[in-house]
Amino acid sequence: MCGRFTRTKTVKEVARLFELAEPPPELAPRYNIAPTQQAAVVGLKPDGVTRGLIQIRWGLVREERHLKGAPLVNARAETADTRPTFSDLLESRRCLVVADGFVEWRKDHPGKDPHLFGLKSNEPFAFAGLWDVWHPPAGGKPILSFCILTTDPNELLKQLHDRMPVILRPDDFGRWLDPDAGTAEVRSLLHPYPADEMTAVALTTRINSPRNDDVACLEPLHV
DNA sequence: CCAGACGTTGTT
DNA sequence: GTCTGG
DNA sequence: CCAGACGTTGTT
DNA sequence: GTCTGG
Repeated sequence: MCGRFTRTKTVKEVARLFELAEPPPELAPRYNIAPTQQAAVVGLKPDGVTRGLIQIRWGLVREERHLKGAPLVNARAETADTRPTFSDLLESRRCLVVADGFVEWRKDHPGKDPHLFGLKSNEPFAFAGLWDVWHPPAGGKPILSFCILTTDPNELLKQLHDRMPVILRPDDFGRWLDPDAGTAEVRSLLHPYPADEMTAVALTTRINSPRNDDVACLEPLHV
């Protein structure tokens, strides 16, 4: 799955990659984004054309109970269009999750092999995400939140896990956000990213703690 | 008909 | 909103 | 995803 | 073991 990710690009790079008309004033690099924390996503503004970047909660909240128990950080791409929690969002609230890497923990590792890996692509990308606004019934601030779609692992990820996040190339950003895109077109984007365009690096356990959020989290493990 | 649930991981 | 269970 | 806290009774 | 916080 995808339970931790990074976003280290500068505002300038992000603005260019996502074609933002009005980039945020600043975007401090994040080396260790954990569930329930705020993270940057790009979506269409109400005009349905202009792209905007906002920082919202990772872990979808559509009801009170979503605040309890395991946060909804992922949604299965294969079934999202029939699950009540996700189906309407897949139609109308798709977003791009700004990221440049993610982490996988290999549970079942033989011997003393490293079991913690940082994954990157050679090319820029974004995760396919779904977002929503939830208004607490008791009143108070609305909560904006998102989750990341997952799909089958490619040959590389297969060694680490049985799921991987849906990774979109810049060429597909527009299609994913297009409010007029049909179900078939949207679904056609939800496939494993090719393994030969990705690299895995063994990491130390520094990134395990959500309290650590510095460049040392991405320091390769010296074998 | 109404009531109640509606998720993903991974682990066992 | 929609599906499942009773 | 992982980290970290968690409780009462009775003793100090 | 289980729940909360990040």
